[in-house]
Amino acid sequence: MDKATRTRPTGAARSPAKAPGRPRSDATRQSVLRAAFELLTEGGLARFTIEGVAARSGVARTTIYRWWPKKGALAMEGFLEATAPEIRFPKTTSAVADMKAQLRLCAKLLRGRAGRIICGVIVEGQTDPETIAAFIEGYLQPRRREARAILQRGIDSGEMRPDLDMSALLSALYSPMHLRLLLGEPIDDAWVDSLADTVLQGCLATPTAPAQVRTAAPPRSA
Amino acid sequence: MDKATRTRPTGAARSPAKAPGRPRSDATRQSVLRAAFELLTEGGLARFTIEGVAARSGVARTTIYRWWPKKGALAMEGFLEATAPEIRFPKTTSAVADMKAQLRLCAKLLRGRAGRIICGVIVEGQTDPETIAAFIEGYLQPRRREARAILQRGIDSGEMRPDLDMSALLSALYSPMHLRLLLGEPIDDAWVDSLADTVLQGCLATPTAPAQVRTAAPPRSA
Amino acid sequence: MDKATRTRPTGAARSPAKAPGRPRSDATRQSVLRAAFELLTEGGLARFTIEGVAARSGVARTTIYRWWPKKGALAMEGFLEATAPEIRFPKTTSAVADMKAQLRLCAKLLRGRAGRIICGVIVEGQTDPETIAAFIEGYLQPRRREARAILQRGIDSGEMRPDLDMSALLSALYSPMHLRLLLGEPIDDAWVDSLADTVLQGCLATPTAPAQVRTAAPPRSA
Amino acid sequence: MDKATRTRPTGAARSPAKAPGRPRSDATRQSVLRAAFELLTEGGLARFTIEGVAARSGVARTTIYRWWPKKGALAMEGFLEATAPEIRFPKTTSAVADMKAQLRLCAKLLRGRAGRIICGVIVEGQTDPETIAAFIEGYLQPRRREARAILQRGIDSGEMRPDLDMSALLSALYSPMHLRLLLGEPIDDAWVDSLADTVLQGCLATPTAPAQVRTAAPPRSA
DNA sequence: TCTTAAACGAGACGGTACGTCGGGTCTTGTG
DNA sequence: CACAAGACCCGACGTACCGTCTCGTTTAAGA
Repeated sequence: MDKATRTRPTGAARSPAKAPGRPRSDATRQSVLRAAFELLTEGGLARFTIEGVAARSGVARTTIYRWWPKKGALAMEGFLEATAPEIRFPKTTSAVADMKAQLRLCAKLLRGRAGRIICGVIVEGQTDPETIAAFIEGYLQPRRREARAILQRGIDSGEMRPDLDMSALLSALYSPMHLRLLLGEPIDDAWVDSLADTVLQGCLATPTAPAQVRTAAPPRSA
Repeated sequence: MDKATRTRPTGAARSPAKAPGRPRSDATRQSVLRAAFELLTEGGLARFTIEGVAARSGVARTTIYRWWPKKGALAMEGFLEATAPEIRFPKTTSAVADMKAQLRLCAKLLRGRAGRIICGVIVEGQTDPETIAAFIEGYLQPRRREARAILQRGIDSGEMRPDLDMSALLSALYSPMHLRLLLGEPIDDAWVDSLADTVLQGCLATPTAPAQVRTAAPPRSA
Repeated sequence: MDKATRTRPTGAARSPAKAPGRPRSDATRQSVLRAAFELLTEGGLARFTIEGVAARSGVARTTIYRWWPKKGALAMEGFLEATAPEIRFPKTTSAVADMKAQLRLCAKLLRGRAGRIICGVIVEGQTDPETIAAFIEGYLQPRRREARAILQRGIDSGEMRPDLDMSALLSALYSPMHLRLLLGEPIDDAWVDSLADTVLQGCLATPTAPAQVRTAAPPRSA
Repeated sequence: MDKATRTRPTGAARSPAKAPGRPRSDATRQSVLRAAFELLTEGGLARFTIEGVAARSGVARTTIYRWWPKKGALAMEGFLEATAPEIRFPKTTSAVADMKAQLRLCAKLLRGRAGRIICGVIVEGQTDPETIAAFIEGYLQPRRREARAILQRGIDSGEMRPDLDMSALLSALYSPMHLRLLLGEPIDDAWVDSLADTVLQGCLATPTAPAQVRTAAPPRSA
């Protein structure tokens, strides 16, 4: 497809040199993405309309269609553009603690403006598989990779069981807050913590009483 | 408004006697619900349109608007009408086994036509809180109540820890499959089982090695 | 076709009684036609746009499309609505005089606002045969019928040759002014007169010198 | 603008020598004209689009705009390029016969591909006076000049009246077929002949019964 | 049996957004 | 310079649904 030619954001266009014709305006691209992000944030989904984005961004409707033939793609790209670098968290010696920290960060993200956008992306994705793919690829996977690394560190240090089913575990930890988001239920840190405790309590190398999980110290010795 | 007067399905119309004028036609109601269900099932969301429902059911658009002012309400009611009595499962002596059985049943439901509708309901719910409420109330809660009962039996029998955070646990068990549904990922029984094992392994009264969880016999003796 | 059902203007709807549903609003119809006529008159063709008509008339675009799926039909109907009763002329004893009188009236019409609309209709008709048909049927034919009657009177009174090729004659008399209209050339009465003289001079029962045609008295006696 | 500088086709570029920069490509010009002619011929007006011409000719849209700022100009030039030398007809001793011959030739032209283009030109001309001017200048005038010459020969030879109103006569002879063209009505030779007979019967020096016009021999002697 | 009041079918209507087409202008090249 | 390529803005197109609004016609239950 010529999609690779046109959608520049992905990857490094290894053909650095010429593309014939007038080059794509980056100012245009950004103002569209910003407008999309804002509309999604403010009016959430109902107000998120190509027409609206065009109006607010001052970009012609046709231009928007040229680059984002699907609304979902636009939402997703606007989302990534605006929130990509937000998730960073400190690493401690305890995998459980790290895990919880990341979960809390993610929860915070969902509580904020990004939450509305994720809902929008998922909704759009119901009609368009590519949007879902972009969502999984661009948002879920990175988070999962990071989480996987944390758990691996836990295993390596002996804090966590070595026979963890990571995939299942990650689902159990991350899905609930996304579903709550979609259902409009609050996602506060206390709830996240208790979920983490409940799920992680069976994953420690040294089984403990649930109360102890909460303080989850790196296991013995050290 | 006198919605209570008009929306009959909810609750027992305690005024059993008179309503002046022509009574509501049940045939009409049912053919609308059936049409809605079918459209949602076939075309999923994109095809689910008041106009379409009217056309297929042969009911006037106005009539539909009279009884279901929100599309989500229509979807939800059509869903319940068609799938309400589907979830039944045998009870064994093992809470873990029962839990897994119910999860598998639920997964089967989501794999089927009902899955598409649930997506539809959630999507509509993004715009309309009442739809979400009806979804939680009419679909999620019953399932949760049942699951709670199972877990309680497990606690009573000594199979499960008495200090379970049931709410968190249920989220961990049920959310992942709903999210997978929304993301278009497959929900097979094996995946459901491994999720259940992972989550439940920390909930047993007698901590076990993960492998053992799978066979999870009732702890006998005690 | 159900066109007969929908397009009311033609003939007397002999089914006087019921049509189900909300009846068509005549106010709407008229304000659309008026707007169309005005736009065509003012901006002539370039400004004549469904969008423009909708804006000026205050009628929804969809409503316009419902009743006039072709722009030409709208133009034509607006034209007839506004100018139908305009062509009336006195009858004298001389067929030649009557003919010239009608030609002058027609020329006056073309010089006025109606002229622009006729151009519009013909232009639209290039894309849509129905528009052309409506134009011929609704505008040209009536004029031709009237002219035929005049000529017939001339023949009956002995003023004109009995072997006239009426069809050809009418073309020769009427086409030039329409073509001039389309070419933006002026259509003044003197020009019309000289055309009539030139064409009619060969049609008299008593051939005359061209100068005499102008005064063309009924040949009396015989 | 320096249109005079740019539009070369008209007149002899009296600066015979060099113009700075790359010279205009004649191949380009011709392939544009050809494409325009073809499109106009095939799809007639609806398909005749700058974009389409660019696509078919393989010439960049900008280049087309540079040389033919109006669509009508393009149509007209393409038309002349393709059909200019087509109208030639033999001269006989009878002006009436010559006239009819030329009319038939013209009718044939209109029946063919050129007819569609003339319609296109006239349509475009409704928006742009220059196109109309070019049409009159480039197509109508030459034909009229030729016809005028024929009639003059007729007068000189005594076949036709000396007091003819040539301008009116030409209108009466030529307009009808052009109008028929625009109205989509057929223009067959028989029709053309009967029109000519009707119009010309009053123009002969020796008035005749209509039947005689048809054989219209040069009057004198015999 | 005859009101009477609501349910119901039909469809016009004003809207909003859609996705597309074409028209022009501009901004980059390259020849 | 001419030309190719193509991004961009713009206006209009015709369509799909939406939700509201008039109508006329059932259809029971209460007078």
